[in-house]
Parts: sequence; C-alpha cells; structure tokens
Amino acid sequence: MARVLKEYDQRKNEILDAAQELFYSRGYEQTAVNSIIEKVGISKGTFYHYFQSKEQLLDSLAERVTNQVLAHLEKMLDRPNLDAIAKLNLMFAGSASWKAANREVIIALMNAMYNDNNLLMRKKINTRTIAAASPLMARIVHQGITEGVFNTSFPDDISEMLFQLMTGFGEKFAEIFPTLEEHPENKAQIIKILEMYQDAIERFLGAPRGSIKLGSRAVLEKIIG
Amino acid sequence: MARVLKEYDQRKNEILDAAQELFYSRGYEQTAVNSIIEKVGISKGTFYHYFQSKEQLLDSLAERVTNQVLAHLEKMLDRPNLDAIAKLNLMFAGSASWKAANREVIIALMNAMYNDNNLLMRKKINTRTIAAASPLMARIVHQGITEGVFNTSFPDDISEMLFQLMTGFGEKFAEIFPTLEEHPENKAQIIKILEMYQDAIERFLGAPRGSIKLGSRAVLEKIIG
DNA sequence: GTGGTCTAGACCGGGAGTCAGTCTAGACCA
DNA sequence: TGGTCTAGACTGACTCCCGGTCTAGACCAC
Repeated sequence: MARVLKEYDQRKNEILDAAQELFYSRGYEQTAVNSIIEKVGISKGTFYHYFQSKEQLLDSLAERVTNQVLAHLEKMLDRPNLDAIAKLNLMFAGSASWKAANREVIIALMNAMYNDNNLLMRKKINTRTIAAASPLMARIVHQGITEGVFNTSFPDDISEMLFQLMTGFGEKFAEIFPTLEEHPENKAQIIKILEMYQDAIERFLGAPRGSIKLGSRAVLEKIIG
Repeated sequence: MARVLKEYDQRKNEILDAAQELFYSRGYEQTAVNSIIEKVGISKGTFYHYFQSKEQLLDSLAERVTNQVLAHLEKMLDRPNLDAIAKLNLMFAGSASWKAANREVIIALMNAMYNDNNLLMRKKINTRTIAAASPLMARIVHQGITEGVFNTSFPDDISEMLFQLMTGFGEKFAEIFPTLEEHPENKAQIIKILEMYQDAIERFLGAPRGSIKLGSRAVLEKIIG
C-alpha cells in the first residue's frame, strides 16, 4: 500500500468518521477493525498508532458524539428570557424536531443503535451524556423552583433520573416504531406511552398538568406518520 | 477422555450452573466456551450438542434466572388479604432483604453484573423479568386503584416504567455501593437517592407520601453498613 | 446389527492486537 | 546550502485466541 502522510488530528478524525459510519450501520461488535482500516485506507499498525484498542476508539467516539450533543443543547438553551418549562420542553422537543426533519436517517440509526450489537456504544454515549447534561438540566429545575412551577426536594439529583426516564421512553419508542409499517394500530400505543411519560415527568417535578411536552403533536405526527 | 453418561437435563443444568458461575464472576464476554467445558469436564462436541451457540446458552440462562425470580415473587405475593401498598413494598423489599442476608454474594455479584462485560446478560434478564413480572405488578396497581390509594391513568403500562425506574436505582446503587469502603460519606448520598426514587414512585402512582419503601431502614443499614 | 443419541477432540475461519522495522518531514549544524 | 539526525507516522506479517464445525466412534434401545 502506498504510504500517505497526514496531520495527526486529521487522520484520527478520518478513523473516527469511518468507525462512526460503520458502527451506526452495522453495530460496534459486528464491525471488525479490519473493516475500519480498509475504509480509511490505512494499515493495522496505523490504527493502533492512534488508538490503543477497539474499545478505546469507541470511547473516543462516544466522547465526540457527546460533545456535539452537549454543544447543541447549550446553544439551544442560551436564551435567558425563557422560563423553566419552556426550556425543559425545548430540551425534550429539540431532539424530537430534529428527528422529524431527518426521518430516514433516524429509522436507519434506530435500527442500528437500539440493537443488541450496540449495547456498549449506547451505554457509553448515555453515561457521558447524562454526566454532562445533568448539571444543565439541574439549573433548569432550580429555575423552575424559583419560578414556583416545580416542586421537588431533589433538584440536583432529579435530572439524572429524568434522563433515565427519557432513555427508557426512547427504547420503548425504538421498540414499537419499526412495527408501525405492519401494525398501524400501534400508533395509539405510542401516543399513550408518550402521554404516560409526560405525566410521569410532570408528577416527579411537581409541574402543572399538561405543561410538559416530549414533542409537539405536530412533530410527533410527522415522525410516526 | 473417558466417556461419561448423564441424564439429559442433568448435564444441561451442569453446563448452565458452570456458565452462571463464570458469567457472574468474569462476565459473559470474558468467558470463553472453552472455560465452560473445562469447568464441567466435557468436550466441545458435548457443549454444542446441548446448546446451539454461546448466546443461546445465555438465553437459556436468562430464562432460568427469570423463572426463579418470578416464582419467588409469585410465592411472596400469594397473600390475598394484603393491601396493594403492602404488596408493592413486599415486591421491592423482598429483594432487598434477600440482599441483606447475602451481603457477600451480592457484592461479588454486583461487581460482575453491573459491568460492561455483562451488558447483554443484564439486558436479557431485565427484558424477560419485565415482560413476566409486569402483569403481576399491574394487578397490584389495579388493586390499589380500587382501594383508593393509587391514582393513575395508566394502570396497565405503568409497571414497565416502574421496573425501569427500579433498574435505574439498582444501577445507581451498584455504582455508589463499591465506593463506600473508601468513601463512607457516600452513604448519605445513597440514602438520599433511595428517598428520591421512593418519592418518584409515590408521585407517579399517586400514592400517599411516605407509603412506598424500597427497603426498610433496618435492612438498608444492614446492606450498606 | 442397526439407527439414534451422545461424546471426543482435531480442525477451521476470522478476529484483536503485536512487533520489528521502513519511510518522511523537518530541525539542526558545519 | 547540503548533510545528518530524530520523532513519529506508517506498514503488514505474525501470534494468539475464540466461537463454531465436523468426523469418527462409543453406547443404548430395540
């Protein structure tokens, strides 16, 4: 193979890009290091020059993804005049509207991500996201308490639980969503579960009934058709 | 090697026993089929006579564990005169008191189970347990509504979410618990989080404040010391 | 003695990770 | 300005291990 020299970061990102694409489409465990280096056009040695192991590559990838998500969240929430409920809904719905706009991508992604071949990747991304985004959400919760719309004795720890709940909804969604094509009647089931999770979040936070929206009805319709 | 004959089920269970022990102590992915057969004292051929694949063995194991858990739950809840709150608490605390009685085992188990090498096993056991135990819990929720102590619009779907919440608490617990030795101050953190989860379950079920106990104070003390 | 069940263990393909050494860009110097 | 030296990017054959297959034979029931 012809030798090609690159900047350190550039090459590292090339590897990360290739890995991301392969992990998303086939899953982490189903992707051989050989496939990655073939895609990038480098040798085994080069790969192990940049990453200590396949799993350490996954860690780097998870870190990169998390940073992107977090940057997106921070940018979205950087509006001081917004009240706590609006911010929280933005946090929830922000991802939902993005999903609606990228329906095709999401379907493919969900099939790959919510799959037993990607448990480790999901866990790594989740853990990192929760650790990084919880303080952000905790700030919103505190704001809500000050505004008198939330009521909880656990403002600092609750966000982690909220994220956990969101994740749970995401998994449930990913479980039912692919069946909609064949079983349109499951649509009602999705909406019901969505409402249950909204209700749960409201109750946990002591927020007014109907204030929390995990995604507007319009956006939801767009996703589930 | 000399040929040894056994009853079909006996041999199968021997393999399951060995696998369980190894999976619990090292993790699923870190356990080679070779280690299992070595432990049982059989050959590759025998192993693959009883199980189609390593993953199918894991499925069988998950099924066995789930059945044990379920049998335990059903037996425990077979007391018609108990009210819904008592039953629910029994469901939660039942596992807690068992944990207290088997402190040593639990520590080892937690280290193995709540570990990235066992994501798949955990997921399989969780999924099965939730599927099997949710109807049980749903009955309790209905009972609670009839008794006027619970108040929810989602009696049938709520149990799955409740389990999810329990799992989340379990993970958080497993995360902090091993640090207690070195950082006794984390004990307060565990208790706080326990209270948060209790509060969450109460709020979501619309149950009276302080009615839900994920484990009695005494039992908890015994576990966390 | 024959067919079905059970067992042994050599064998296979493919995967992650290693290693000894090559090659290049740029720093430094006479 | 041309020669030397060094860091580190890069190569690919190699090793080791693992899940799974396959064939041959032992044993049993009939």
